[in-house]
Amino acid sequence: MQVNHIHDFHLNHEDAFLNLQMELKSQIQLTKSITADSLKTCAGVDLAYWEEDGESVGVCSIVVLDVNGRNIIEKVHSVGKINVPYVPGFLAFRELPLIIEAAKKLAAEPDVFLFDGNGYLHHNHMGIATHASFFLNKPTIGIAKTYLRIKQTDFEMPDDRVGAYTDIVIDGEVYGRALRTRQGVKPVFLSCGNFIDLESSYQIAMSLVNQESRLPIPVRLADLETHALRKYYQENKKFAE
DNA sequence: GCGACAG
DNA sequence: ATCTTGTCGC
Repeated sequence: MQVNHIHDFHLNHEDAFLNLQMELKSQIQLTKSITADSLKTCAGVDLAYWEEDGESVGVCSIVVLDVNGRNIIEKVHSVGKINVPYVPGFLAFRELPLIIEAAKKLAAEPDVFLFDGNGYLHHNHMGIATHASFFLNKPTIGIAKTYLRIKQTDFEMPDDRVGAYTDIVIDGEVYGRALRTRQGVKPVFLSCGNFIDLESSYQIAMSLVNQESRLPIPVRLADLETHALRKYYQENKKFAE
């Protein structure tokens, strides 16, 4: 059932999706337009899923945080049916519709968006963080919890010290970093989304980690929020379409 | 047939 | 991502 669905997806959309990725890839700008110092507000983006009446439903949460005060400035979310299956390398096509819908509701204009997933660390340098930047028109950063192996290149485990990292170099190019955000905890995989450079992404990500998670606070809060929202919608059994 | 596989 | 109990540690 699910397998056939994914097969149909491949037949009908993968070529078109690849073409779009290559088109956008040529517009990536890893320039230093923002640094940890100039950062005022940042947003975390994440999604959660569940089944309702035999269909996949998802909820996207965007949490905007005041970096200095560590306070939540704004929270928005979107809910809707999910039609695109998850296919490694094409996560953005599955999650972007709800992300864009939620972003439209934002009153604040975050200086940077942090994503649960890769950015430049991707087969075509077009992970969800990078892809989303073209719709948000803001700097983005990718933070993945597990490693996406590209061209059979494994990552080198960083030292077990907070802030320690190893660059992920593929064919002589730095795609991202295996980053130890907390001691004694598995590393996360950091990469530029767009409109930002890796060093700034690193500084910003590290400045947003506390004792509660290996993930930067904005992403962690968005993650918690999606779970709370899912619980709410499942209990009330209906969401606005 | 087997392994890979962001979320 | 999601399905799930207990369990180790700050």
